[in-house]
Amino acid sequence: MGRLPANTDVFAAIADPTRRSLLDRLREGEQPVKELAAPFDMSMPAISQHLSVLCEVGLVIQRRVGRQRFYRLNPEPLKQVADWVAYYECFWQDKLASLGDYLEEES
Amino acid sequence: MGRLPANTDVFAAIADPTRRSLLDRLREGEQPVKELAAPFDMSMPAISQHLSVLCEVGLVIQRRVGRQRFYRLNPEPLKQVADWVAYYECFWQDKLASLGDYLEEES
DNA sequence: ACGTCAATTAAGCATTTGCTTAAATATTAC
DNA sequence: GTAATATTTAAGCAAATGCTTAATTGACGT
Repeated sequence: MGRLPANTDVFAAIADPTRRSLLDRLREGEQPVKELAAPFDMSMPAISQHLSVLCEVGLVIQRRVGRQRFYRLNPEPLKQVADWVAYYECFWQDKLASLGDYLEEES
Repeated sequence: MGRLPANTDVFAAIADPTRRSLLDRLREGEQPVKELAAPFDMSMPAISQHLSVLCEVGLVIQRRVGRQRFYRLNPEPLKQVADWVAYYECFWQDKLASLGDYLEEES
């Protein structure tokens, strides 16, 4: 099988911390690339490539205004991640539950 | 910065579909490597290496019994993923909410 | 038309990844 | 002890990743 390329798989797309940071910043609203790239100690092309990956997995949508490119968040593909992780949340709850039982027994 | 190596970062660890599959299978309970590896069309060393990565990020715990190595799930590091995704769930709810408003207006 | 600004694309490179086969390490069975 | 079983470690390799600099595209101002 092998690992799916980052531009076709959400899990691979969010594996990169820079890409997660970009998404985090986009939660504040639509932004042009220059503004988006500002806080990163990285060349503009690097950011552009990251945005391109995010675009290809659908986590981000591009809008052109003059010579600027605005990017905005499209969190829907993250549902795939949320759904997968959800299967494991019950394990924490189980753990909390058994901790609860334990505490109850103690008291 | 650069991408963190898969054996030190949960997000990178779950980026690989084989690794996610292994975790999924471990939800059914603790299992020895051979049993765990059976459904995969992949060499044993490959599986061993994946398990090693999962072990290093703490998603899995190893227990030795005779010549077998049992692996069991330790989902806690996934909380990091769940917490991160949680920030985005409100966006879906917002979307659902506005869809709700729309439907209400229509009726 | 020309230069500038915003951003992408192209080309190249070091590193990491995920796999393979072959060799090593333990543990059990005979 | 020797052989078989369960698993890891080592070595090597093709492909992918994340970056860089240089070149390109497109839109705006003068």
